[in-house]
Amino acid sequence: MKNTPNNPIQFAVLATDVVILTVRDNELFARYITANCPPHFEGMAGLPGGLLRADETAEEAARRHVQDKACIDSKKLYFEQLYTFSELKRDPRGRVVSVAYIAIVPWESLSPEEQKDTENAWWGRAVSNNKLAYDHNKIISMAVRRLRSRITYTTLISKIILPQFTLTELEHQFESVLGKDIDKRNFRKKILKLDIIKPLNVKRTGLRHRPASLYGFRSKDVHEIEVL
Amino acid sequence: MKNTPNNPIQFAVLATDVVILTVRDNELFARYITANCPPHFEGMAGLPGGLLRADETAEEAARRHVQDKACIDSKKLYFEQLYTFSELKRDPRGRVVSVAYIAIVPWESLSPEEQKDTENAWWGRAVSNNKLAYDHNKIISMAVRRLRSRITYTTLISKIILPQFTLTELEHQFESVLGKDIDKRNFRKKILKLDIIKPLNVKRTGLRHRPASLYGFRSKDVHEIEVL
DNA sequence: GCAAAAGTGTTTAACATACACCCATGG
DNA sequence: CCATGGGTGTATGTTAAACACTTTTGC
Repeated sequence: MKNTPNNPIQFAVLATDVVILTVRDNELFARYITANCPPHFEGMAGLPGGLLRADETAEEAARRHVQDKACIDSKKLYFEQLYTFSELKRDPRGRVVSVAYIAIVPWESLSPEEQKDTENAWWGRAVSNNKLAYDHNKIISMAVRRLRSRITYTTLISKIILPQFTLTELEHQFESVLGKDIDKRNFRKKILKLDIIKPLNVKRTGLRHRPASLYGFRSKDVHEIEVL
Repeated sequence: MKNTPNNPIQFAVLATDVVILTVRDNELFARYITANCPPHFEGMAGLPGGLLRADETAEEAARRHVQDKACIDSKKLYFEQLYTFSELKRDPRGRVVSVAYIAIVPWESLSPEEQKDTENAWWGRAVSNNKLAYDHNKIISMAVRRLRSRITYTTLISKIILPQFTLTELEHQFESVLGKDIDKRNFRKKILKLDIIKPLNVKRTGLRHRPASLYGFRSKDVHEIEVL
């Protein structure tokens, strides 16, 4: 972690931080862990992350640390690079540059263990006033801003919902992420016109109301679209 | 540059690469330098960049290397972080992670020396089929895509034009960056409605045609706008 | 007077917004 | 029969796109 003393030029160390985001109870939630950095941030809430090894890319390191520290199977997560933070004093232990990622997952795809809160890793509102370790408040607020912006011009929302969904469920995901209501009829017209989702010709039955048609995204990839 | 042998875990080294973009002769131009990396990329064209020191942020390092290698006064440039490239084999000399930046400058703000081409640093078309060192083709094409996209929903175009400009000049900047023509009347209606530029109540005279009103951006900052 | 760029409006089609009621099912 | 969410259309205002001629100046 420290640069060796026989190296005259001190270099920065590379790390990664991950903002794991999901929609739970119609709200944006993030995964927090207990920061372990005495004396400044001992026991404080923070984001999962850690150092890069020389034999892995930044995303691979991010996935590894998510697995180890946040206890979420990283194969379930969709990763997008957020920003690289290189402020001199962002880590009191030394010169650490962090490549931050957003990781997105449908809440319903998580196992009961992954949904659970423990002492060292838990879910909490993504938008809150809680003080986090390091510059993690800055990172998470940038992540939320980015997510809100990107669901309006990409198909990123597809990574926060299960493969099969009703139009109302899709609308609720948008509303939860954006934090505001959307008109039901206008939403349906727009989303269908964009032609990014396809009807699966099955209905969700067994509930105590009229069965709803199920839809899926045409493409598994996240790509840019014209409008929403 | 190499990790020391007594360190059991090898870490990556941090570097930065910069895509300096400007509009010259109604085309997007970038600044290239001679890569100096035998044997693979000896004498090949590449982007200016280099290692981060522990006492500087990524942008500070980017500005320093631009100054030293591309011979452009970095105070004239507007920097935006592009992406962090961390592929394992991107640099044949070792494990180097690069924080890439876009730097934007109005061509007319460059000094004659900065506009000049030398053996080690020169201007060339940003969109071309020339093979560059390392993963620099990937970086520059991402930079062009990002610039084209961002001028349509931010005021980033203000950093590629001088503070005072005519509406026709502004339109030409858009056309040069986007690589396509724009309708003059529709452009004027839109840009004026957006209310991001203000008339300076002076005219550019002395040319052999009707004098044009000069405009300037209301804000020096780059910020997001509603549409264009 | 001519070359060169400045400046200006209208029409049409597409899209965004606001808004309220009936339908199908399970219990 | 009732509670619950599913599903649908229209009218109005705003925006996008296509399109051509007159004006002002320097030489």
